[in-house]
Amino acid sequence: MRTKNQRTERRTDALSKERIVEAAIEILDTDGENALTFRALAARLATGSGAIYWHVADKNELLTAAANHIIARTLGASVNDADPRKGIRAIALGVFNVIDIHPWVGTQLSREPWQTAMLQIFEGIGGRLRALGVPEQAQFDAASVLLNYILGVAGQNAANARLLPREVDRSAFLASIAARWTQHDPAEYPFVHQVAAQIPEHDDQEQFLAGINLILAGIESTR
Amino acid sequence: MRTKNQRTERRTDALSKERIVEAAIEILDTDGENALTFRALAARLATGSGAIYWHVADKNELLTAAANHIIARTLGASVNDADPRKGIRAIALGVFNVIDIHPWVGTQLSREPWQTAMLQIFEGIGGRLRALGVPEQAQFDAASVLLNYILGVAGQNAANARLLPREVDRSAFLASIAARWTQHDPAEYPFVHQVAAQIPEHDDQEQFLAGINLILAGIESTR
DNA sequence: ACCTGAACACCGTTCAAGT
DNA sequence: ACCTGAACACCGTTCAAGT
Repeated sequence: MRTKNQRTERRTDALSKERIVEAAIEILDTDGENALTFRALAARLATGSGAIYWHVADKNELLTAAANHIIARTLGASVNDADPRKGIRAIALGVFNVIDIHPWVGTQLSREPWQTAMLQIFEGIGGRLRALGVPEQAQFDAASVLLNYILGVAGQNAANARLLPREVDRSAFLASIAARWTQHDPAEYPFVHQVAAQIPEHDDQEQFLAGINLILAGIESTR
Repeated sequence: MRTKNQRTERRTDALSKERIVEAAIEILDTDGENALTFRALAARLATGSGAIYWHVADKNELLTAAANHIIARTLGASVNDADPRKGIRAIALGVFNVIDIHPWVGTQLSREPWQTAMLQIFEGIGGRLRALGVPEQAQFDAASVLLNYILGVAGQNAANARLLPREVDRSAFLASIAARWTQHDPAEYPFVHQVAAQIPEHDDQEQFLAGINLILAGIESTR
């Protein structure tokens, strides 16, 4: 068990990219995206800030590696379902839930295109579309919609997490969003007003899955 | 016609939020997201950096106002089509194209949830879903999928624009992406390898619209 | 009321110097 | 080969002082 003091003492074991990424993830999870600085990271690793650059090119590489680590772990744990529809839902839900726990992953996914994490999601979806019977020429488009929808939700949830102070509870947060929606002119925004009433009792995860199901229905309808 | 010298001369007309937002948009469009600093903005407006804070609370408000301005202008110009499907496609394509020209708008849309720009897109889509005959309880989910898909693509395109150096042409960029995809193990990423071949000749806008059509098909199939 | 610009409290990144 | 930490070149934001 690591004591509190050890952190400020001289480190005895060697630095490595893995240990740096691990420490970065801890900071991101505990104190949020803004708390990850090279100074804070160096302090936690009991080293100089310049030492980190021996193992990691820059902050971008660090964030990419951290996100890849989380996503790889998540997708590795997802059950290999025989039903491709269930498999796609499991992948999507896995990404959704992991971003609920690590919101900064959502930010990173929508900021850095074509990183390994994204390709893993893409591959997981694409392989199952073939099993679903989607013709080969249609698979690229179909996998793209699903991926981009997942990335869109990921980005929004990450942004919400940045906005939501930790002490405010969820229902108060939803109520404040609904209130902001209804501030707009009802004549100009009738749909927004109609839907604002549904915000407080709506379930993010359910709505996310409803979206996945709608897209899957669309993919299957044009088969 | 504004001469080059006038910019560094003492400004004679008063500052205003509109003029600041306008100048910010010019900087974002010309020199990219990273070039927008309060110092650069102050220099362009021939004032002190502190003066901007009299009209704008902080950088976030500035970026939100800039994105709102661009989106409002785009959606205002979109034709009010009688066919709700065409209307939704026109809104989606309008947002897609405006982000192609102003990539920073994509970044802003995926960073800042529930800003006016997003609600405008949401309202435009939602109103047409009703016209499409989507039952009221299903409209919230349906509008959400479409919006989140649009936001996902917006974020990715903005990220690509940040990555793409201006001198590199599009086909070379696509080839480099395809090359990065095929670097991964084909046994582990069969789908990615299969699809990589389609990247060079694929059309972003067509694929985006194909996604919109798939989602619309899904929405209509569950009616 | 509005503007000026120096000052403050940060950043990411580099690099001479150490072991 | 790897680490240290001061230094550099920036940021956003504040605020006393001006008009």
